Amino acid sequence: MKGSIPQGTIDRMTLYKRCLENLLNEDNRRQCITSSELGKETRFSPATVRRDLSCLGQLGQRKVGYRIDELYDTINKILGLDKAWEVALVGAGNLGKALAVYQGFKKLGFKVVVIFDNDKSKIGKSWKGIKIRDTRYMPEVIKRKKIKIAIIAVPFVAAQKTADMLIKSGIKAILNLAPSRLTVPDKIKLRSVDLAVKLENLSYLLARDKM
Amino acid sequence: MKGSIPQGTIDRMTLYKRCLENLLNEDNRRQCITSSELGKETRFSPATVRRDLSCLGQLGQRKVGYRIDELYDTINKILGLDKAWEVALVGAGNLGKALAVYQGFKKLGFKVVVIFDNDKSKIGKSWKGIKIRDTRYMPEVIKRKKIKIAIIAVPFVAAQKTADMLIKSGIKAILNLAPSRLTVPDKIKLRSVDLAVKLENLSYLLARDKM
DNA sequence: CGATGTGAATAATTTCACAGCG
DNA sequence: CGCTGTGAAATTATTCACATCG
Repeated sequence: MKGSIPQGTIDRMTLYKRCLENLLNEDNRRQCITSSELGKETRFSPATVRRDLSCLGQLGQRKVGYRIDELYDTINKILGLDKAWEVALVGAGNLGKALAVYQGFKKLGFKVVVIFDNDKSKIGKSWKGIKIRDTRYMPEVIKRKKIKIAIIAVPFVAAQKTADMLIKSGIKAILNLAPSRLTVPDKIKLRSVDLAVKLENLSYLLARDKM
Repeated sequence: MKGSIPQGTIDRMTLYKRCLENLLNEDNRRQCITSSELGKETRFSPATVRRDLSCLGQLGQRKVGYRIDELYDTINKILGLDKAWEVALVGAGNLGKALAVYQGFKKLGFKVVVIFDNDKSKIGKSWKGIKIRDTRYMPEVIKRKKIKIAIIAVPFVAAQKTADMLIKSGIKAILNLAPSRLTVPDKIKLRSVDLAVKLENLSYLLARDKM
């Protein structure tokens, strides 16, 4: 057990958990899994798996491995998934719609409870029972519902302004999907997904190989 | 100039480029930019910027900085963006639609030229002039058009099968948006975006802070 | 002078390899 | 014995600090 958990370890926890979940749902359920088996499944080295899991305390049984149910519960707890999170989504464009109607997040414990947009033609409508509201009500709704997590799915030019407004409204964590590096106070948790970076990574690798 | 360029540097190149592009489009265009200025703009340290840019060769002018146009061109070339890439998109769900109609990729030089799906009700339609075709024609179309890059936007359960088929069809690089760790041959370039990982990162950070 | 480019120091992460234990 | 847990080594990335040069 270390002081603080490395970023990479946290990322992998999600993948371990996903794998364990599958095992728990299998009919002829096994009790335990070894670091090698979990590693083979997730494509990480057994050493990495053990080092990662050691951050959770001493869960492993020598000669046997890790109890699947116990490991699953512990990871869930570490990841803050022992309770459900209400999420605000900003941006009711095509990407926003894809995220709003996607059922996968709810299963993980993230429930989009409100969508904000400025587009008058969308305000008032609902997607999968989630109301699209005027952005002007953001502070009120987020404060009232005590929402901590928001997803930004607005166009590039509106991203920083949206982040500022979310933070003023009391949001503590932001997942940014706009291709824009946001400036936020240190205490705000921020994770970004920049598809352009990923695509240009691929073109770099392809171009490099040609040489 | 180093042997091979670190992953982080490549990621940042996209962000430097984006910033330079803005500068080039400004009315009263400046000639040069220093590592500190570029760092302030992109929120990286001047040292990181210089170390990154040194991978491109010796482009800087002491006392002056880097010529914006030259730097921009050089980064573009390194990232393989001196030519346009045709992209195949697999999955015509909500996420697929969001990506297909998004105009940002085209500006970067990535043009979605075909969409594949199995859904009979979608096949034959077009989004923004891009035809949705039956997945069964994937090998033929990808080979004929010599497409090298594909984006996977299919449900979890179909992701690996889709990747296998893409690779058999001759695809060299994959951007995977499904929450599934794909197994691909070493020579295939793979980048993944796993939104669940990002969201669970945020819940981890929020839960940890509470403690 | 004032900026780059880089060797060296530092920090972070991954991997190795093996002691220790049920 | 066969696995975990972990020091130590190796690797990778970042930051510092300064010699260098236009």
